[in-house]
Amino acid sequence: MVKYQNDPLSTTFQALADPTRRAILARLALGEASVGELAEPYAMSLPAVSKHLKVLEGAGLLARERDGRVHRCHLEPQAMRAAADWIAEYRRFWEAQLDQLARYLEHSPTPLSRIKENSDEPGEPET
Amino acid sequence: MVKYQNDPLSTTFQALADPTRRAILARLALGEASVGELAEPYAMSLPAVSKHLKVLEGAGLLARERDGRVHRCHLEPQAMRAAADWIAEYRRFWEAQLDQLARYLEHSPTPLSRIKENSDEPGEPET
DNA sequence: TTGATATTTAACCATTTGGTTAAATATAGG
DNA sequence: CCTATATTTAACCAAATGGTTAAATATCAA
Repeated sequence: MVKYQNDPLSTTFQALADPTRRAILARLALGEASVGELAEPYAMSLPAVSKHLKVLEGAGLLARERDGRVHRCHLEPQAMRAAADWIAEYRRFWEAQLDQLARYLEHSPTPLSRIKENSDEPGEPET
Repeated sequence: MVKYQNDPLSTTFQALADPTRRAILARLALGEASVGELAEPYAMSLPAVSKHLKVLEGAGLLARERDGRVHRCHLEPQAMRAAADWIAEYRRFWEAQLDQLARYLEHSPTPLSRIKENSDEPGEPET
């Protein structure tokens, strides 16, 4: 009865909304790796990592080639591009906004306090 | 006992992983709007939209100024930039990959069939 | 004060998510 | 064939998600 999301872009963003999965992608940007190798850095169980991989695969961000009993995983670039493209549509808008912010900060007599309390968690990049 | 995600980047991607919320952001890129105006295009109830707005606000993608009883919502660019920055780290990698794909397609005698069946849902942009 | 309008809060529900452990499957190598 | 290794599947669980309806809150305006 409830409506759930399964469109490709939602699936991609959903896949990116987990730090473990983002870390796995970061690892794979360095080169392909087996499931065991990908799981090694994490405290969680192998089935948990296996699930993460399936989510990434379902989002089209990762693909694998089976080589005997080892699955070699590698990045699949196209889905990431779709996400990047979506965000890029807003680029001009938010760059203009950030320019305004920068100008405000430069000319304002009381620079930081008002901005700080008005902007919820700026949020800096991560792994 | 279980580990849940609350880091800013995960929160942002999570917020983007819903078509209604992306449509709301798209609407706000055209200019600020009240909650009622934002809710109008959707079949869902007002509380449902209100929840979506709170998610976007919690992700730092949206802010509002209360003007009497009407809340005027507008985009907040910084969180989106953090997400864009994260994806951009992979840009060089997947652009190289896509170049390879393009070259493959150009030189291959059987161009589309193998690619099609190997890449889960390419996924084109959306609202 | 009374009533309409704008929006949120509360309580509820079903599905999804991210994890677990235990068991199954497949392959590699004596 | 037997056993170790690589990985997935199954069954389960608690919390989060996306929706609902009904009630609360706040403001405007007569």
